Amino acid sequence: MKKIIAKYRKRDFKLTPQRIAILRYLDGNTSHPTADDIFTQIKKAYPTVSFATVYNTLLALKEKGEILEVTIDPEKKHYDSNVTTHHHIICTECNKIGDVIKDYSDALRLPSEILKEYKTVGNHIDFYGICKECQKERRELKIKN
Amino acid sequence: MKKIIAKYRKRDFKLTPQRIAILRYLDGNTSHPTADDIFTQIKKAYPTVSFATVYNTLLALKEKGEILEVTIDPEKKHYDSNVTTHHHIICTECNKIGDVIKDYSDALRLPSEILKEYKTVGNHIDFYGICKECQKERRELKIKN
DNA sequence: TTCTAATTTAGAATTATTTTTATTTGAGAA
DNA sequence: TTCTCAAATAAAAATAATTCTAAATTAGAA
Ligand SMILES: [Mn+2]
Ligand SMILES: [Mn+2]
Ligand SMILES: [Zn+2]
Ligand SMILES: [Zn+2]
Repeated sequence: MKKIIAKYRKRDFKLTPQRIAILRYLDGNTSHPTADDIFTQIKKAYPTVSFATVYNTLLALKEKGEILEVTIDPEKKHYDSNVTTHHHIICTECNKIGDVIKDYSDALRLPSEILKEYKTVGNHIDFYGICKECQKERRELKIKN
Repeated sequence: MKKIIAKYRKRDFKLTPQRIAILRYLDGNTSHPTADDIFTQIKKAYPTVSFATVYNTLLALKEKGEILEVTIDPEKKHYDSNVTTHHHIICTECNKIGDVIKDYSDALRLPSEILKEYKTVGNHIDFYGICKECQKERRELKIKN
């Protein structure tokens, strides 16, 4: 934690208590929280915190490349403090997002028609699945019916 | 076009003039329009059409598996009448979405930890790139500066 | 300690999408 | 062809995520 704070103290990014709380919450967090999740959490320690602060901080961190915005849930943005290359799997029942830590880059060669039209800058795979918990719920439902 | 109409006439999906216009607009359309794009277009022929009709129709078609919702632009949903397996490339400058018609399924094996946790149901690759037009704009900008 | 630009807050505004409600209509039955 | 009514439409309100605004506060440089 000390590390995080030291890290940002430079880089023209004022370390306010609200920001430190957000950084602490995100550090090592693999739950892919939404802005609302973060807001709800930070509010416990800083009851007057506003959504604007959460969004401003997320934007600043995104611009610094410290977090990623995950576009996999059509309803809202999720944030990820793991900025190393990885992919995601979303449960089609509960929308939980899991990490898929595997490098597929060799496999993801684009067809030549696309290479002619686009300068490529990256890729990301969305996997879809049903998580353990939701599989269990489904089984229980079946039994009841 | 006649085909489309014949196709839906059955399947408890009332063919209204608005719906026919939407179907016509979507048929073979590879531009990945948003609900607003569709609304704007349909409005030309049916000036009183409402957003509710567009969204209702898109929802009905999605439920029938006739169109796909594309989650690649974090700002809004896009719709795709091509329901065969394919992937997308989005221009990071203008957000235009292009099709990547190639089967990567053999390459997209999930790590065993994930297979233990999820019953997988599908996948989709988002490629990111800069399209020809935006590359050109960038070059022109550089010259001016 | 002082100063100031950056940040915070509360609330309003905006944007995308969904829902509600009253009215109209497509298409099957008579 | 006419009747019937569940389904669909239009207009407007509601909701949810995100952004903006303006005034107050504050981190950190000097
Ligand atoms: Mn992740
Ligand atoms: Mn497509
Ligand atoms: Zn689940
Ligand atoms: Zn472009």
